[in-house]
Amino acid sequence: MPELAEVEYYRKQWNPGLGGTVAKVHTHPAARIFREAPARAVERGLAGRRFLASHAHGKQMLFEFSGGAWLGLHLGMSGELGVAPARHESGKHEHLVLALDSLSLVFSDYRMFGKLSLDLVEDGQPPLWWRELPPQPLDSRFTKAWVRGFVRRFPKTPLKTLLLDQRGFPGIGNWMADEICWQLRLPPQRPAGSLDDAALDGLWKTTRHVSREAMRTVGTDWGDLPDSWLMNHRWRDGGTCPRRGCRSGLVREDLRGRTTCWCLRCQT
DNA sequence: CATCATGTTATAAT
DNA sequence: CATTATAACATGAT
Repeated sequence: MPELAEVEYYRKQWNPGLGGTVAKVHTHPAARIFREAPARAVERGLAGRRFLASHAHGKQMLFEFSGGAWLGLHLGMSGELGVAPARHESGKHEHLVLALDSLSLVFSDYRMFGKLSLDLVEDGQPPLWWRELPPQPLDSRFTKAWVRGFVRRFPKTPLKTLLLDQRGFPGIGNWMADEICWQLRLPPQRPAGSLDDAALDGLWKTTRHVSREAMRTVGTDWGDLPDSWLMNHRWRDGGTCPRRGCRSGLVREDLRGRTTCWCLRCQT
């Protein structure tokens, strides 16, 4: 489920635990989410630490604990973060539960495409992999030149597919990619190499606009995006293009393995 | 039973 | 080596 703004929303769900100390770590050790950081290492690494801060970058999250312990989380397709009472029995899909003094922090993920990492560092800095993440759409480093340079590396790739590439557009997911193409009035399957400088500048601008509005609504309280966007019309067959004066039928088809929705009339 | 799902990545081909 | 294309991963909802 989670893209840029949903990830930001979930990150904040653990805020009630800030300042608390991890009394006990409960895991489902065999769960696939521990494929990179074994459950036992996570248990040992976090027990007794204070939860100090959290950050989100694209679809990645980073939780800082005392003593230089940094917990990285990725929600995959179905991951969620939430809180539960301090004494909480972990449910079927709750693979990581951090029991603090006053409440528990819960990571659940039934499909288990999510994952986590644990870095123990000396220098008080976030781990290197975090510092090296590419600029996200709302960073000042996400410039027109950055977008042009990235897109031009992949001339054959469809625009929508490229928007899903986390190396260039960290945080953009399936609904945001469709939304950006629709607002740009460009077909999702247009080869990236066919876009001129003006179109690439439009891509930069629209990517930022969609990201900003999503963060403002969904990212704060899972609020609704406007019905004038594609977002609320793209989920089922038979939807109608919400653009004023269009109202044409929307198309839903697979593009490179992802369901893609667009308007045949607006996006040419 | 078949199909689909807001994501990533290993692998192979070019 | 860089880019491009596809399949696989695991589970539940419909």
